[in-house]
Amino acid sequence: MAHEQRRIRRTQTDLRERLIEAALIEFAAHGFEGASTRSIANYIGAHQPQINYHFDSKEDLWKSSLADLFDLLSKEVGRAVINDDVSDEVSAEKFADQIRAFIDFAARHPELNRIMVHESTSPGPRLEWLVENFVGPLYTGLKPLWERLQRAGIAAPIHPVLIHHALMGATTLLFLNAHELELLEGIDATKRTWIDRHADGMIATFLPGLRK
Amino acid sequence: MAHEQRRIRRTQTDLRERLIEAALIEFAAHGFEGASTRSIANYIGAHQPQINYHFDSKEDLWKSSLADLFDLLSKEVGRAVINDDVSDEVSAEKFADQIRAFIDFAARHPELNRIMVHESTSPGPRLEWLVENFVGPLYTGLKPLWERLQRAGIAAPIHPVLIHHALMGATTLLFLNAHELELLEGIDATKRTWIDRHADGMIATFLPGLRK
DNA sequence: GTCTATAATTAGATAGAC
DNA sequence: GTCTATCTAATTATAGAC
Repeated sequence: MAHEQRRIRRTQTDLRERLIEAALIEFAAHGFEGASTRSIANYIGAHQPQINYHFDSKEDLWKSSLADLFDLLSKEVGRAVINDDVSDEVSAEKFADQIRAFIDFAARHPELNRIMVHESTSPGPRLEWLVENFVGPLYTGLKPLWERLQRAGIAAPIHPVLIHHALMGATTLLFLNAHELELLEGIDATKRTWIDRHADGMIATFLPGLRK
Repeated sequence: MAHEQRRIRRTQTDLRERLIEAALIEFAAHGFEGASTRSIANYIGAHQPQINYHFDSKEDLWKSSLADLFDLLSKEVGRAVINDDVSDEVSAEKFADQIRAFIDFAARHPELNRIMVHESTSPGPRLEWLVENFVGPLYTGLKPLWERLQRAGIAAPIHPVLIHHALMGATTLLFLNAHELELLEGIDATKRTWIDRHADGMIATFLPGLRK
């Protein structure tokens, strides 16, 4: 009886986040319009109307899923910002660590960048919501730090307005297109070895003035 | 009468390629599953069944559209390959020109990279078709050239297996996400000034050993 | 070749029994 | 909270008149 209750309560409280996990995978694979609420529910053995019970709408499910994932990102990586208390060298080292952590995150959660590119291909309320709540702060934080690292002779000669997309593209397309590399080389880019190689290359290329 | 016939013939022969132009825009904006054949036909003032008259299916329309666009790409940019008759320096300069031409193409035809990322987020027959026919040859051509330029001390320290996605991501995400930058900075990245700045930065960053 | 009508399927959301 | 049944709307593809 106690066991039965515990099992039921666990299922009830967990269903919302299990739906979110499934939603991230389906939205990442097929985009918002291409992913069906039926397939999301089926993914975890639930029924389609349960989505409309736990969320207001498909769009509410999508927003809840992305808020969760961006929260996880900021916990694991943080945001690139200027710290005036430390030298340019130390700032660059901290930034390099963040690039490494971000690449690691992108490899383990390819859903984030996949959903981002699905949405960014056309204007609309979902893209505006993403930019306003999550992309904007990241973009705004990076620009002055990059300018400082350029003045210090550490950062590559990329315009501060363009560095966000150049760096994001260079670091994440590999994992976003992991299925493609699998077909091309039979390689799993999310293996530790390739993640580390990729991070080494990106840091050396974008921060060529960083001391080894 | 002659005018009438000419008008009709023009419409007939042009409709197929006008449908392809509309299809590229709609597939790029919403993905294969998210784009509807109705909206594609409406885009040029045609009716939905005309697509099934001029093409076998939605998938046939998609393939025809991408074959057209990749043909245009190879005409304008070509493919990065080793030429043993010229020095490392000259090879690097030619490769830099190709990067510049590719960035220009990506800015003027964002549909290509948008469709690529839509498809690469999940395995399937369309991705396999793209890799087999178009991405594979580009990937295979770049790798040995990159190795040569690294031995010559010109190319950045990025692993040859990873350079394709690093370079593609760095160069194209800016235009793929042009709507995002528009929201972030109010900037049109497809303006000549930004295209050139971007190309300068990418060449200097990925080929730091290239003489100015 | 074009265009109307429609067939066959699937989508997100809701009602109501349990 | 769950699950079956169902509603309305939208999808790709086809039939057939012109």
